[in-house]
Amino acid sequence: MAVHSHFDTFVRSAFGIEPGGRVGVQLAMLANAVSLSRGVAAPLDHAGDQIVFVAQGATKLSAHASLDREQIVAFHFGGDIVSIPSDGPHSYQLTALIDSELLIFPGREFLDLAATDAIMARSMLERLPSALHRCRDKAVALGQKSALERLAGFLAAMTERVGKLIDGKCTLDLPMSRRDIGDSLGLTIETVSRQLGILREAGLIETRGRSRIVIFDLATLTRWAGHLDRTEKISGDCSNLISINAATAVAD
Amino acid sequence: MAVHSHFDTFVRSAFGIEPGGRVGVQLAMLANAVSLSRGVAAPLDHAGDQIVFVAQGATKLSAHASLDREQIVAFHFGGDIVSIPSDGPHSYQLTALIDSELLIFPGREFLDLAATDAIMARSMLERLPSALHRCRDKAVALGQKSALERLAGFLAAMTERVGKLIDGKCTLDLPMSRRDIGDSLGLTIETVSRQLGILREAGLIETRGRSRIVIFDLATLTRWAGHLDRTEKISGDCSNLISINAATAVAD
DNA sequence: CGCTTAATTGAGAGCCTTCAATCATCGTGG
DNA sequence: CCACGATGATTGAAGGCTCTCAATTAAGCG
Repeated sequence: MAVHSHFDTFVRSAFGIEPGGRVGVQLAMLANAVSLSRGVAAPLDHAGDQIVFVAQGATKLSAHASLDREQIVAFHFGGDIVSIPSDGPHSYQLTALIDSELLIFPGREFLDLAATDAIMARSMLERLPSALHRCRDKAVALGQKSALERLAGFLAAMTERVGKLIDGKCTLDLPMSRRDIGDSLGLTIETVSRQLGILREAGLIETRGRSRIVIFDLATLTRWAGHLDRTEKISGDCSNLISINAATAVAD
Repeated sequence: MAVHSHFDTFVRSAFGIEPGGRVGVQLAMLANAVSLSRGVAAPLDHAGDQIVFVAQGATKLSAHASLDREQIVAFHFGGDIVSIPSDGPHSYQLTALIDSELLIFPGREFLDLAATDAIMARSMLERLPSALHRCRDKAVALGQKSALERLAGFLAAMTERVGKLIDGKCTLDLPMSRRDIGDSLGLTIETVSRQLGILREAGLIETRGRSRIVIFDLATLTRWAGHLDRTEKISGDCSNLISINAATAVAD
């Protein structure tokens, strides 16, 4: 059964817990396994917070300030855990960027259970601050940075998440559209396109088709992101990033 | 001793734990009690994440994108717990807005300990998602909203946090300067001042001196914040907000 | 009461958005 | 396999919102 296979990998990979144990069994009772096709929003119970495990695929968590204003708050990939607010001032939804497999949990029950198990609790207490800190870095970008800095930062971050070496070149196959990128950075698609053009003409990147981007100069890209100067730390290539990817299964 | 008095109120009020128990004793060993005067930044160990309990006072958590670009990521008041990132792309610091009392913990050890105690774990698993969701709402504001909407939203949020009834009027005594407000909303002080003027001329608020703001029409203010339409839920006065304040000791 | 600092107000500039048109990409059907 | 159509992306011109720079006013403290 597909439910159990994803569920088992979930409890094992995310928490290092055996599915057959007390916590594993109780978690299984809470889980709602869902397959989402590209572009489809997850069926969420907006009465309370939800916790979602992205077993496979890629998703975006977006908030709607009004019907025509969407802010993407985070992207997620396989192995990530997402905490979704019940609708407060904004309405949130989780949408699949590519076909994805999800496990949806009611937030309160999930956390009640997590608190009773030291391993699971520690894991969540690791992931949630990470998600928070990412969100803060995003807030800094949205509040203080120029369009070019935001896009450079976005590409640098994506390189760490989904960067691959193809033909010896650091390559991104982005699952999200220009609109998604714009909605994530608080920019219009036109501005995203223009800034990409600037990076392209500067020789930092190359775009191939709609979704592929080749990173030529990650060090400069990171410097252009407007971060505090720690450029000596950046390696400059992405040959070692694949190994990092596996380790950073961070919530949000 | 001041250390113990704050510490005791901390473990009791924040977690409902007895200071004398196992967890209480271990927490006490990790705690670093600090008194901060207005304007002073907390002494943080930037080698790792930190968890800070704001026992008393008011603080701002700010990130520096560059030397002259500061983004305030959150404000905190007595009873709040703050999670502070070790410096990644941005350098974070926690600064007292008024004289404040803090308990500073090393993040890893604090969370290690929290995971072993169900009550403490549950408390943190309640607070961290709340902080995350607040940060997301902030990201929506920074990414999608106009200056006027941001300021209206800020005032509405502050009303829930520090709103008091004075002479029968809903009143805010803001501990932060216009610069702080601007740094929090991604705006300049001039823009903050201008938008305040608009709200004033619209009859929604009144400013008295530098720090006092009287809220005349919270319902309209909330509507102007550009949130999705749920105005029927907003009470319109702030007579019941003081009781809410006590209940929402949320991290960040 | 005077001084220092913060806040307000005004004018001009810049960055991003909006509106519009063209081009490219990719899935589909012949 | 190629042509075609639809959608997404790019490029250009004009406008708007916020920022910058500058001057004035107000507030709070000694």
